[in-house]
Amino acid sequence: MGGAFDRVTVERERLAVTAVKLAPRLLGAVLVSEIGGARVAVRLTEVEAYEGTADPASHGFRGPTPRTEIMFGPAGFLYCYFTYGMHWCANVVCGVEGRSSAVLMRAGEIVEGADVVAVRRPTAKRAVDYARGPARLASCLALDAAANGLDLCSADSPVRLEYVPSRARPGVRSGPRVGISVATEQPWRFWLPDEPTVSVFKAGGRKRVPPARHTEQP
DNA sequence: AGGACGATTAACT
DNA sequence: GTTAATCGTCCTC
Repeated sequence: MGGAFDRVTVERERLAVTAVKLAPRLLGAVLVSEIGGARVAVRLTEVEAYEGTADPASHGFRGPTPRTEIMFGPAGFLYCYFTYGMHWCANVVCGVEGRSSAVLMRAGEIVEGADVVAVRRPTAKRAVDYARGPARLASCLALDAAANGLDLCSADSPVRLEYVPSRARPGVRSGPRVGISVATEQPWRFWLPDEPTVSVFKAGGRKRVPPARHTEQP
């Protein structure tokens, strides 16, 4: 049907805005995963904007690489990356092609498939901790290398983004991003107030190491 | 070719 | 509060 194509186009257009614009709009939206033979859905409560080539904290800042290639394409695709030798995190690619803007999904509430999530995240003590943190959220939805580049707008896709509004709801909070060591002055972390799934802010992130670059003088 | 460093988490004291 | 785990990526030599 032509209608299905039109709907995908509309959804993708909706995501083709800057990360700072899209990030607060994604709060309350639902990400559905049917990876691994199970259906799990998370309602997003915390996200961060990364403005690609304009943002020193973005993986896309220094231009495309094999890892970040998907970020430089059109909006509405999933960017998954591996970090700290053990975790996966997931982003919604947004903005215009070539700029590599993306929104990191940091936390959410599991609204479907909690039984499956309990198996995927056996160390969680409470349900609010299931998707509290970006690597935990990715783990809940089984997002890893195989999910990188999947289309979030197509009804046929195993991972879909649903209920994204045109405007951010009132009351959205913002503050510095977590875990970065550059561009820390930008308040590009967004979250919903009074949500127990939102992670506590760890000030400053990783400690700044003194300049390791050292040239010996004769 | 070598090494520093993570958009983190869990398990410690 | 601190720190180990653990490896792909990217920068430097």
